This record gives sequence, C-alpha cells and structure tokens, in this order.
Amino acid sequence: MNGNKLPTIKEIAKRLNVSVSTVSRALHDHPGIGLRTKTRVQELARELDYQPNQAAISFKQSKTYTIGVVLPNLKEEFFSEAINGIEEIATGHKYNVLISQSRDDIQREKQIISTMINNRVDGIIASLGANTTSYEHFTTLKKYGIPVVFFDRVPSLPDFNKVYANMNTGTREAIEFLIEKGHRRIGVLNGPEKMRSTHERIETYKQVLIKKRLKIDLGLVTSTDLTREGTHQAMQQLLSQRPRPTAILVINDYIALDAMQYARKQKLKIGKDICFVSYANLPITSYLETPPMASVEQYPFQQGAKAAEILMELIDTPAKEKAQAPETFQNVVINGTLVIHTKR
Amino acid sequence: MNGNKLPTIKEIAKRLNVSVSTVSRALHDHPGIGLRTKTRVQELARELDYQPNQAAISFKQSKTYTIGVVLPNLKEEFFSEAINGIEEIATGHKYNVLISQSRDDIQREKQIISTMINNRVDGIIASLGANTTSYEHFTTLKKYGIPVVFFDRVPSLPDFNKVYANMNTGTREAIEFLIEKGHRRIGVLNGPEKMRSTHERIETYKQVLIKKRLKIDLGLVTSTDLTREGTHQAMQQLLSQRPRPTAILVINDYIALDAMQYARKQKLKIGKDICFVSYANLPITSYLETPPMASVEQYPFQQGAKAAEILMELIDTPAKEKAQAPETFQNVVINGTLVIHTKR
DNA sequence: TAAGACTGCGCAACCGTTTGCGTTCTCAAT
DNA sequence: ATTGAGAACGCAAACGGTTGCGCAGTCTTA
Repeated sequence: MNGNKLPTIKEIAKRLNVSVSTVSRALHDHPGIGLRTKTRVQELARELDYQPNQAAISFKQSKTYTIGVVLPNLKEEFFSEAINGIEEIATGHKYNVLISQSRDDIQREKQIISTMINNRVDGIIASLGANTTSYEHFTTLKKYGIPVVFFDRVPSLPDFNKVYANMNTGTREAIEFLIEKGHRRIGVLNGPEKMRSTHERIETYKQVLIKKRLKIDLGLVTSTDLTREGTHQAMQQLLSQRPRPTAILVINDYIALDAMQYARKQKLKIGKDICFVSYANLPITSYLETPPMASVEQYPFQQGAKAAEILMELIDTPAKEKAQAPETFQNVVINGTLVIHTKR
Repeated sequence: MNGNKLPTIKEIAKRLNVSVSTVSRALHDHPGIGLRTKTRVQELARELDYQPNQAAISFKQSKTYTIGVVLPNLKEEFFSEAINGIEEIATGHKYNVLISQSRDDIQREKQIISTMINNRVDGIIASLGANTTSYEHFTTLKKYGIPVVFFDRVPSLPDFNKVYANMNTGTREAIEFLIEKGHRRIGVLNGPEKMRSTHERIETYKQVLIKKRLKIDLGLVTSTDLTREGTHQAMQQLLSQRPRPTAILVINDYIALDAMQYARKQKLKIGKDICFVSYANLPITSYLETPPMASVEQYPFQQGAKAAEILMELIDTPAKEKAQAPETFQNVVINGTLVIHTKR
C-alpha cells in the first residue's frame, strides 16, 4: 500500500540538494546554518512528517534515553503510585520508562537486569524482591556504567543510592497513638526477616514500649512472608496470645486487609475487639467500612520522584565522577507520618 | 575506575585474530563457521561477559523488539493484571514492554504515541482514554507500519484489531440474577457515553427487562464520568427516584466502591436496603465486609495475553500482508461471566 | 592429477545520525 | 585588486552488528 519508506534525514537532504550534515544541523538549530536553508529544511521535515529514528540516535550516542524500573509488582497501589512519580520526572527529562516486575522472584530479577543491560538503559530504579539478599546482579551494573537508585525496598549495604521511608518516626507515632488510645497489648505483624524495614520497625517498637514503661512480650511479635496464608498463620499466633492483643501494627495496608479478614472470620469486631494500624495509607482502605484506625503514609509518589531525580543527576554526571571523591552514595530518608482514619 | 569500554564484537575479533563477521556468525551458531573457531569465540565472549548492543541491533535490523502499551492508568487492578498477561506473552517472544499511562487525557495519549513512533516500537497495545473519540493518532501508525491491538476500551470503528469483554452475557446474567433474587427496581450506574461498553450494557439491560416483562424506567439509568464526584452525583439521582431502586448495576468495581461509600453516607445498609452488582471482579472487593453481591468477571489477564498474541502474529507478518486480502482485522470477544459473592 | 564440490572464513556495504574539520563563498577593509 | 575574516555548508568517519558474496584451502572422485 504505502511506500513504507519512512522519511530520513538523507531523503530530506536529497530533495533539497544539501548534505545530510546540513539537514541534521538545521533540525537542531545549529548556528552554523543559514536562516534560509534552516527554514527550508524544517518546513520539508514537517511536511514529510519526519520523525528522527531514535534507534539510530541511541546507537550513535550510546545513550537510549530510557531508564529501567524493576519492582516486585504493579498491583500494589504503592508501586503504581511510585511509578507515577518516576514517570513525572523521567518524561520531564525526555526519558522513557521501561517497567518490569520481579514478582519477588530473584531469578526473574536477574533476568530483568540482564535484558536491561542488553538494552543499554541509561539507568535503573529498583525496589528489591522480598527474597533478594544478594546483590551481584546490581553490582554488575557498575561495570557497564549504569547507575542504580533503589527505593522503598532497599539493600542493607551502604554502597548503593537509596530512597526509603524511615520506619522510626512513623512507627513511633503509631505506637504512641495506640497507647494514648488506651491500648496496652500491642501486637506486631511484621515482614520477612530479610527486609530492612522489618528490623527498624521492631527496634522502634521496643524503644517506645520501654519509654512508656510497658512490658515487652515477644509473643506479640510475628512475621508474615507476605502471602495470605502466611498472614493468616501469623494472625492465628497473635490472636492465641493471652491476654489477646487489642491492637496490631501491620507491615502494610495490603497485609492489614488479609489480617482484618482473618480477624472477622474469628468473629472479632474490628475497631472494637481489635484495632489495626498499618503502613502505606493506600486509597483503597478509605472504602472500607472499618478501615485501619491509622496508617503510616510512606509517600510513594515522592519516593519515586526523588529516586528518579537522583538517577537523572547521576546520568548527567559522566567522566567527572573520576575526578570526584572515590564514590559517594545518596541516602535519602523520608519520614513516614501517621494518618489517622478513625477516632476509635 | 574501570576502562568503561564495553566488550564489542570487534574487540573479540581482534583478540582472536578473526574477522568481525566470523565472530558474529559464531555467536549465532551459524553453520558456516568451524567448530574450533566457534567455541573459541563463544568462550572468549563469555569470559569478557560480552553483551550484544541491542541498540546497534535494533538500528541495523530496524526492529526494536519492544512493544508499547498505552493505557489509562496502572492503579486499577484490571489494568495491572492485563499487563501481566501482556508481559507473559511478550517476554516469551523476547520482547520488551514499554508502558505509558494516558490518564484519560487525549493529549497525553497522542504524546505517548508520538514518542513510541520515535522509538520505533514494533507494535502497540492500547486501551483508550475515557475521552478519546478520535483515532487519528492511531491511524497514523499504519503509515509507519506499526500494528496496533486494542483491548478493553476499544474504538467503535471496525478497522482496528480489538480484544474486549462482551457486555451482553455478563449483563444478562447479572440482571437475571437480581430479578431472581426478587429485585424489581434495578438501577444502572453507567459510564461515559463515549465508551462502547456503555451502550452495550444499556441495550442488554432493556432487553432483559422486556423479556421479563418489567417496566423500563429511564430515571433509573444514570452515568458517571468515572470521577468520585460524578459517581456521587449519579448516585444521588438514582437514590432520589421513587420507589427507590433496590439494586444497582455499576460499570466497574472501583466505581461501585465510590457508589457504596455514598450509599453508606445516606444511612443505607448495603446488602439490605440496597444491593450492588458490578463488573471486573477485582480481588480488593473480597476484602470488604459487604462486597458487591456479584461481579462480572472480565478476565483482564486473558485480555492482555490475547491482545499480545495477536500483536505478535501481526509483527511476524511482514510483506505477506500485501498479497493478502486488502486488510483483515481481528475482533476477539471474551464473554464476561457473573461471579456471585454473597447470597443475598 | 586435475576438476569439481564443499568447508571455513574475510571483505565490504549498509542501517540513520552526529560531528570535527576542511572548503568554498561573500563581503568589507585595505 | 588583494587580503582576511567570517559565514555557510560539505566530506567523511564513526557508532556495533549483520549478511551477501567472493575467495582461498581441503577433500573427494574420476
């Protein structure tokens, strides 16, 4: 049907009897090109609906104007919101965003990194899978000169750029809130050992209890592998404690949903027999008749945006880094804050 | 720190004293290369951790092994689940997936298509923004030989490839279910006029009512622009009808959440004073104390996967199409089926 | 032993764009 | 008229990989 030949710079050059270099420069408003030719070129380009071949440019400049994003999944609103933040910054810098889900599977995660290397992305933003404890696939990236910024689920090693929410402030506020509301037996439904946040959360939990002169009962501290079954098991353990906890601090809103579901099945009235406070403050909880009492906002959009900003800076820092100090890593901590949903 | 020079085919050739073409062929297991050289090349490649430069390959072959996905947003589980289906198929075919959100903004949608053209994606999968009624930005793609497959929110024109859920079967089942449960005043909270599904839904609604010899009251049919405010307004209208509807059919689960929220504010008991049935059957509703009575499953994963399969076929059909009949378009319809959540 | 067939590899063009450097032209100043 | 300085543009290489074709060398066969 159509000639199927996309217009190229060459084509324009031929039609106008000028060289390809002139066309290229004219299209870039290069000062060395006269006004007459410049407009002639630009007009013809518009007329032919010329679109520069990004693949060729990427090739020539060895720069793809693409950043990769690796995260566990897109289903959680936390992550899709983080992507919004990333997109916002990236498209503002004329970068494309290549998204891939690791589904908490380290093999997939490695695979994804590998294809991103092949595609020569200019940088990577990552949030670790729940079971990722080794980071070789990320350290490999240094060899290729591909900068990485982690967010939310960040590695526990110091030599990476990270953006994450501080568990301390939010957790402190959450527990103090619960104590203020009269709760004395506060359970914790934590995440996998491997996740950094898990330790921070428990540390702060202990600190606050000690400060408030409350007894610490480790039977009230459980963890889930993030699956629904795991969460139900953990809940079973928590609810079997005597006296039963009157409030539970849950690693995130999604898990809180599972936990609340379990509690309901046990004929417990949520908000009355047992209260929940969790992390993330996702919009979906606002639709619940009995949402968690409060939730620690983690600012996913801001985390994503900040990570993207840092990455953009890193990308725009070429050979200068060598002159720089050996290497410096950014470590941005966002303070989570408690958002209260219901009074009691 | 590092030489920062990525290993190339040239590098390997030089070290082994063979030509680049030999290296290239050896890496591709070309029969014209002897076993000795083949293994020598492959071993050195592994040793140097050689990764082919995808940008160069894309350029040479004018094929990027990337497909673009345009959809309204990632937040809705429907779409993120659809992406899972797309990813599944695409990665199986060694394709990358470039995702962008239009946010129901046609300007953004056009912009996205434009950058995808620049990036020379091999094909596009799209779900239309709520306000998109003109499709020039998609027809432009034909000029570039980029195939497009729509899913879920598809254009109403015939000359496009589409995958979508049939509203008829699911709607019929839903209404019959409600009638069976004794409901006689059934309201409809529909979507924007511009969406194809809106008309299908209302047509089936009327058909079933007529067949069951129930009176059709157009005051019971409203529509929302998908915003929370729009939904609340529509609900206000529905609830002001006399006699008040006892059940409402809602365009999708998210809107149903907004609608139920409004109903609760009006002191109505959900599942007692008023019942809801909606579309999509999203996991989140299973966490509600009072979920919709039933929901029409739309199979987002399958929709995404099917769309991707069609696209893969289209991509692998190059010049053959010319010999083919003028042009043929696939039109896959998936039957939605009712999933019942609560008995009454 | 010479012809033919086959094996194994190299040459070089090509994809579209960018860019350092050189060349030509214009025009003002001498 | 000669010179010199800019202005305006062209030449050609380079980016990394693929591929049609050609050319040696080896082996088989009559």
